[in-house]
Amino acid sequence: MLTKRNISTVKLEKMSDILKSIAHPIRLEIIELLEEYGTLGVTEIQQKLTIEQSLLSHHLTKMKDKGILSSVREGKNLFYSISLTHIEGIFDCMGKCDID
Amino acid sequence: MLTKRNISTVKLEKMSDILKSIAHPIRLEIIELLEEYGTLGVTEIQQKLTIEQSLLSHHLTKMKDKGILSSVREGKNLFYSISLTHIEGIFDCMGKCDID
DNA sequence: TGAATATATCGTCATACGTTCATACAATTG
DNA sequence: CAATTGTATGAACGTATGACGATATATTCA
Repeated sequence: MLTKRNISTVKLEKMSDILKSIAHPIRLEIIELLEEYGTLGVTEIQQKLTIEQSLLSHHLTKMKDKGILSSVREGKNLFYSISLTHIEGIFDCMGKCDID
Repeated sequence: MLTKRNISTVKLEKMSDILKSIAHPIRLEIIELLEEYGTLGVTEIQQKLTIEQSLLSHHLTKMKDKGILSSVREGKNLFYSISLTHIEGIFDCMGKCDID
């Protein structure tokens, strides 16, 4: 009996929406990369993850749609970065749980 | 360029597995309740959430299978509690992001 | 304008998930 | 042991998700 949070239904839905959007190894890795580098081009991410171009694009687009990432075009290139600030905190949160 | 985490593939998979298991409004609410009360019987949870018995049971079972919850029987009743310690930290984590 | 590069989108398939209903199992009580 | 209460399980259904390949769009450069 620690805390009384009383989180609203709407907020619980938004939370689960965000969690769903990042609950995937590739997406977590993208977030990890963007935390480290701040901003990365699609091609750079692709090289670091060695996954198919269209698959990466899907993951990026979905996270962008959910407001987790944002992108800026510079010429031919699109640069992605984290727009939902502090979402990287998920790594600390998970780290505190005794995973594995 | 804040942190270099270098989280292993295995760990990313485990993390996403856990996130998937909680990324649902009902499940988040169950976790919230169990954080507040420590332990609750199935019937008590059901009354608080006003959802169908079998639906609740499914959610509880799945989170138990993933090691997020655990249960103890006392007579006819089953009491659930959080077994993945610090998972409630997810609420603080989400709270820090500017959701809504 | 045509070719090259960078990225998104579409169609399809397989698989997973959430919900409901019906039923089964467990423990207790009469 | 029959009835009752508490909880889980399994089948069935609709829907969402992830992966892949092919194609489309955007930008630049020759």
